[in-house]
Parts: sequence; structure tokens; C-alpha cells
Amino acid sequence: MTNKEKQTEEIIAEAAREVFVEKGMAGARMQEIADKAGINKSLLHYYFRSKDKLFDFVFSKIMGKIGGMLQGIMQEGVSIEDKIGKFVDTYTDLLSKNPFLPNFIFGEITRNPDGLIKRFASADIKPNQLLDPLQRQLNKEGYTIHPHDFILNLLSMVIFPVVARPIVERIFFEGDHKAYKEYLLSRKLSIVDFVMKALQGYK
Amino acid sequence: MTNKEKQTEEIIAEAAREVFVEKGMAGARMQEIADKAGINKSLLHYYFRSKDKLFDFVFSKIMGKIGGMLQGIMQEGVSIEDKIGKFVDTYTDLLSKNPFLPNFIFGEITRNPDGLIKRFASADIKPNQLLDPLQRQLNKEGYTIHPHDFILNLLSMVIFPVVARPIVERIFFEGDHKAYKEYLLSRKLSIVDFVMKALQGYK
DNA sequence: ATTTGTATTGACCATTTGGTTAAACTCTTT
DNA sequence: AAAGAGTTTAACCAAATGGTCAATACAAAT
Repeated sequence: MTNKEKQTEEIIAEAAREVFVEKGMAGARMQEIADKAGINKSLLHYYFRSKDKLFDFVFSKIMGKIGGMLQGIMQEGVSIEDKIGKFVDTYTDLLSKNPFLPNFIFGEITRNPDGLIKRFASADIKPNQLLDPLQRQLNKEGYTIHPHDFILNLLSMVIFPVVARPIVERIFFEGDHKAYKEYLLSRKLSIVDFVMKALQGYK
Repeated sequence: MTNKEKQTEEIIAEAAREVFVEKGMAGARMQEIADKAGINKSLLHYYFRSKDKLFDFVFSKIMGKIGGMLQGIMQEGVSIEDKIGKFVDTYTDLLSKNPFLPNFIFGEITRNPDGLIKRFASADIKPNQLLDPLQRQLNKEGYTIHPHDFILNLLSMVIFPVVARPIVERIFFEGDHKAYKEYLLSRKLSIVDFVMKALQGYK
């Protein structure tokens, strides 16, 4: 039945997401996905014809979700500082709950860069619709920093500490995971502060 | 002969480094390493007993090299601004020549975080010897920023744009690789500028 | 209850892949 | 040149892995 179909497909997709995100395309095993979904391996191929197809499905879904969040934040006509704050807040929470996500995304994008164009298209993400308004806004508020630098610095400071989690956790907090997570959340304020202080220098 | 042995081992290690760094542990194939080294696959196992051992050798060597560079820069008794400048310069060049390096390192460290402790020990890296002097220096020069935030922000801005290369290259430069690379180098100044401007706010 | 279409499974297959082994080659030593 | 140690190769192996297929369980419709 369609209802049952939808449910099983959902269960499989979620199991696949977890395994793919943690192990990557090459490291993921169809058997492990099947086990995690509590089904037979053949059923994976019944719903999604191949590993590639399943991966594609999972990856596109993730990209769409992330891109959508970004567009939501950036499109609102609020001040630079509020945008920064909301961006840092939203993505810090997201990454805090999905620590493997950045590594997964960048790893797979590096492995197959050509897929990016297709994915942007299918997820309906239009980068220029994010960049151009930001540039105008920076101009209008009198900041001379190039928007490429601005957005990249901001993204870096939010995402990188998650990518480098094992190192940060060990070196800064002697392996204390709780301390690391608290620090990550405390960076919400810290990053906004840092960026705003830097921006003052560009006025 | 020991001379010949050394030479072949070197060739193998270099081939293995290239393949491992680009494909990761799970994605790398012993056959591909053998091909790249221009030798028989059996010879890989003759020199390095297993894929794991070979990987371990390659990874430790890389970590040692990177850690060494970092220690070299940080230990010198120069001003904060000069340290930042030298750090950004050195690592931007390194990453520009080894674009797969960050993804590789963070991917593998995420895959096997426990190996980190062992690796730091064997590469003779002592994180506190880097952090403590920096903290004192920030204090002495009157900056109130926490050294964790400072060092993480700096690392982020240098490393992240390389990790996210395919995305940056596509969105910012419509896939123009040369433009991306030039931008990466131009960030040397841009980052130092940004960080110094931010630091002014912490005085 | 029987049929019919869908969902699910177990057994099986072909290929890939890390690894082994015995033979062959090379180079040095005597 | 013969011996011998170290180096390199081709052939092979066992396990893992993505994928197929025929058979079965299941649910709804007749």
C-alpha cells in the first residue's frame, strides 16, 4: 500500500542518512543500512534500485534542507547584525545535533564536484539570490569589506569547529565532550561579537 | 639493498599519500596505490604489511609535518600580528598545494578519533606548548579575547575555504578554478586584516 | 475463499578487494 | 661462477560487498 510504502521508504531513508553521513559513501555498507532500518537487504534495492541512487536521494534531501534554511535566514529584510546572529544561532544548533554533517557534505562534494550543479538545481538553490542582497546591504550600511570575505569568514567560524571536533575536543578540553559542546554553544555569542568587532574596522 | 629499499619505500609512501589523501582510507584501493607507484601489488604488502599499516605510516608522517610547521611558527618570540601573518602565509601556501589535505585529515580523525592521542604522541606534538605562550602573549599585549576563540577563528578562516573549495569555487567564481586559487592567495592579506581589525575591539 | 498485486525474505551470484605464496629475478659476496 | 640474501612478480585465495531472483507472506478486492 502507498501508506506502508511511504512509511518503509521513510524508515530506510532515515537509516541510510545516518549511515551515509557517519561513514561516507565509500565507507557505508548496504547491510548496515538494512540492519539499522530493521529490514532485509533486498528491500533496499526494492525501494531504491542501487547504492548510488539511495545515496543520491539522501544527499539531495540534506542539501535541500540546508539550503532552504539559509535562504530563509538571508532573505528577511533585517539588519546585518541580526542576520549574523540568526545565522550563527540556527546553524550552530543544527551542527550541534548533526556533528558529522559538515565532514560528510564536504567529503562527498570533493569526491564528486560535478554533482553539485545538478544538486543546486534540483534543490532550487540560487546562490546569487543570497549574495547580491547581502552585498547591497553591506554597501548601504557602509561596510567596505568584500561580501565574499565576509560570508566566508562567518561560515568558517561556525562550521569549522565542528569539522575539527575531535581535535578541538582533545586539545582544548582534554577529550571532555560535554565541555566541547558547551563551548560550541557559547561560541554563538562569541562569533557574533568577533565579527561585529571586525566589521567596525571596515566602516 | 638498504639504499634500494629506502628508495622503493619512498616511492610507495608518496603514491600511498596521494591516493589516501584524495580518496580517504575507505575509498583508497591498494591496486591504485601500486599502479601509481609503478609496482606490483604484492610489493606493497612486502614493504608495509597491510593497508592499515600503510595508512598509519602515511597519516602519521603528514601529521608530524603539519604539527612541526605549526610549532615552528608559534614558538618564535614575535608579535601577535607577525605570528598571524606568518601562520596565514605558511598554511595558505601548504593548502593551496594540497587541496585535499584538510578534508582528508578531518575525515580520518572523525573516523577514528582515538588514533589522535597516539598520533600526537608519536609526532611529538604538545598542544599546551602552543596554547600557553599564546595566552600569555595575548594577555601581555592587552587583548581580552579568549585564546581558544582566537586560535579557532584564525584556523577556521584559513582552512575552511579549502575544505569547502568545490562550493566556493562554484558559487563565488562560477567554477573558474584559477579565479578561486587567486582568491585563496588574496585572502592571506584579507584574513590578517580581518583578524587585526577584530582584535582592536578586544583592547 | 480465491485471486491479485504488492511487500518482504532467503538463497544465491559476480565482482571487487585485501592479502598470501611460491617462484623468479637481481644484486652482492665469496 | 656459485651461493645466498633480498627484491619483485604472477597466480591465486577467502572474505566482503553490491546486486539479483524466485519464492513467500500479506493485504485488499472480488
